[in-house]
Amino acid sequence: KLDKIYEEIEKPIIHIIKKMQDYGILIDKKYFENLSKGYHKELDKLTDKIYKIAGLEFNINSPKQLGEVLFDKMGMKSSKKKNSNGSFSTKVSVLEELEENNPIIKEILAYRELQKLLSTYIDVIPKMTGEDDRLHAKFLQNGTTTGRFSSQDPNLQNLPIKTELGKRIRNGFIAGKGYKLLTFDYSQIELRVAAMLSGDKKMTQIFCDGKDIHSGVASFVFGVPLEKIDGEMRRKAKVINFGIIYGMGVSSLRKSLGGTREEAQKFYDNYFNQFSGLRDYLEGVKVFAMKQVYTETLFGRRRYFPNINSRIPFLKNMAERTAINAPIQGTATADIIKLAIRYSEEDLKNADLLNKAHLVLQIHDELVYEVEEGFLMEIEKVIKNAMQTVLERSYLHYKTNVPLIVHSGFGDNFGEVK
DNA sequence: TCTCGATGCCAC
DNA sequence: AAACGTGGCATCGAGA
Ligand SMILES: Nc1nc2c(ncn2[C@H]2C[C@H](O)[C@@H](COP(=O)(O)OP(=O)(O)OP(=O)(O)O)O2)c(=O)[nH]1
Ligand SMILES: [Mn+2]
Ligand SMILES: [Mn+2]
Repeated sequence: KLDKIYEEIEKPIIHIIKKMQDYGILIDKKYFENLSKGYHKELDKLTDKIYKIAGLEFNINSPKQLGEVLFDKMGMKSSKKKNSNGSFSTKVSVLEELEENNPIIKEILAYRELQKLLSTYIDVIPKMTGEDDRLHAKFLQNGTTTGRFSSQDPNLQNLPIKTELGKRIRNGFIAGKGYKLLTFDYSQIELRVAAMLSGDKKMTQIFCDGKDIHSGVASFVFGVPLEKIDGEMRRKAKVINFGIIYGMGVSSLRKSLGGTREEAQKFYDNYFNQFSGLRDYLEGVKVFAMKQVYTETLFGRRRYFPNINSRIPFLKNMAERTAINAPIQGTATADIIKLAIRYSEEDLKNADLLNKAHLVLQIHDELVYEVEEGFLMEIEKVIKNAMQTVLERSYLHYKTNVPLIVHSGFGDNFGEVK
């Protein structure tokens, strides 16, 4: 089995990944320079404001100093301290509770966002391009315990998208003249895999009907009709869906839901009552893991859990959560996407399109190509088809009622793909 | 200049 | 507070 995974899934894409890195992705350096100027100016203004309100200058980047200023000098009270070193937590979720308390909080949150964007992306990425203005980041085929890729130097799998200020960074990733960026992302991929592996009747039916669980949960949680679900609401629903499946506690769920503890408990119970097949499957995976000390993906990719029978509750519980996550995450964003990379390449080659489509990014369940404009539609069709048919084409000839759906988009830059 | 753990936050 | 999972990376502060 492991031999098959190597021969059929990993080995055939080694050269494709190498090609992707060598080809790189085109960067609009001028755009980044301008963005940097504007954001730095705003950051300086925020710095002054914060010093003024605090009545003293300090290093805002130091959580230790910030905590002392807010909670000692300014006398704000936070619910919790950190246990070990006794200093205050200053993370966003804590600060947000104090937002109405003092105007400094709003400025600190804005400062944090800009500082993050500038120091991690805007002031780093243009410096790392080659003479061709292309960025040749690394994609590690065995970068994770579940079989996912990782990316580094820089990491191109975590480019901002949630906030407007962050999303603008994606506009600096562009297609060359006469080319477009063409993107493909699997719809609700790990939910679909969860439905397949568990055989849950209701969840399978939802996907057969072409429905969207992320949006459905968002609609329920925010009490608005499906048509009025925006990206932010859907993203929050994602956290809830995957959180529940992978062992989130009720306290944490309550934070995501925004209601009372009782409501959260009810939501949780109701969720697994609706998807009882999923619940039973997850319990079964735990039992399997305790006996075998490993779990495996649809294709037999294994991960071992030495702590699964530990008497230390924290370690055992953590092992259980990782044990139920690995088969689903591994099937979706390792087995499936890697086969998709392989078959897409094969089909492009057979259609004589390989010199007109270049893989430039892999983002877990998403592939981004730079393609010659004139062949856009043709290429889109080939790749989407390859991605959606990987399971039946694979050596497993896997048949399932759960369809794999891919959403595609294209544009002149990564921020404006539609 | 480097390492390290802690803190914090970006994405999927 | 915490105990959805998988990652990478900037910064601080202590220590070489
Ligand atoms: N455990 C966990 N997994 C996540 C989370 N966010 C994303 N993932 C995993 C599961 C997703 O299916 C997979 C791909 O992420 P996407 O952003 O593409 O979401 P998804 O495919 O579910 O929905 P989509 O229809 O593409 O918007 O990555 C998360 O917050 N927790
Ligand atoms: Mn997706
Ligand atoms: Mn995705």
